[in-house]
Formats: sequence, structure tokens, C-alpha cells
Amino acid sequence: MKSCPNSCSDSGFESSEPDSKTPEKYEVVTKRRMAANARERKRMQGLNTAFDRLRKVVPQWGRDKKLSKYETLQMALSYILALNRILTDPRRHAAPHRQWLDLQFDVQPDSCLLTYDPPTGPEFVQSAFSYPLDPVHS
DNA sequence: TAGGCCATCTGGTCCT
DNA sequence: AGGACCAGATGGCCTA
Repeated sequence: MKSCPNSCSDSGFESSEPDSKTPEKYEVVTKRRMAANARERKRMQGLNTAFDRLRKVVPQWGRDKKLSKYETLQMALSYILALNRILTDPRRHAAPHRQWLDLQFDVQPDSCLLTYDPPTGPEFVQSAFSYPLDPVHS
């Protein structure tokens, strides 16, 4: 919702529309386009909702700023890999940092959310949890 | 002010 | 035919 919310160019037919020779066709095509735009908006909103839910379960390590979508995906990937390492080799990865095993499973009404007690300290973050703070993207 | 991030529109493609 | 998904284009907002 930035420049032209749903109004100024929502139909997208200010200029010539090849398949709308008659006013009736023009109207049909315009209506279809507007419906498609609305569907697309809704679809993207669903996608953003999913990103928000993902942000909530992914560590942010005290970042005051919201993770971008790209960062959220990268963090989720690292998080999954880290948890996987813990599960597959708990002695090696979890022994020095028992906090990692203090994972709490917080079952929400509509979903199963994994919350955790974030182990503090950047050195731990670096060792157990290698989120690449982002050589490629930025 | 430039660059990053984002929302929205749009046309194309694929699927039902 | 119509809906879902996708990627490119565009323009606004925010921050360093």
C-alpha cells in the first residue's frame, strides 16, 4: 500500500487495452484485472503473515530491527541446521551449553510454536549457530 | 542523497 | 475460463 492504494491505477487500463474494443469488453477486462489484483494482494498478505510467524520463532539475537524477508529465510535455515546438529549429536553440541536444551515447546492454539530461552553471548552465537550475517546479500 | 526494503500492479505460465 | 503462482517494473518510505 504505497503510492496508489487501490485507486489510481488499480485497473491498469489508463492506456490502450488491446482486448477491449467495446465498452462492455473493456469493463469485463477491467473487472477481471481488478479481481486479479485483489487476489494477488491477498496472496502476498498471506505470504507476509507467514513471514511474520516465521520471524517470531526464529532468533533475532537482540536485534531491535525487524529481520528482512531474506534475513528471515537465512536465519530460519541456520536455525534448523543448528537444531538438527543438536539433535543428531547432542553431546558434542549441547554439552557445554546446557541452555540449548532448555527448549520449551509452547503449543499454541493454532500452531505448534517452538520458543526457547536464548543463550546470551555473541561467542555462543558464533559457535553454535552460524547465521551468516550476510556476505552475499548486502 | 543513495541504497535497501517493501507493496503493488501487471502480464505470462501452468493447473484445474 | 479462471485461479494460483511467479518475476519484472515501479514508486514510496526509511536510514546511514
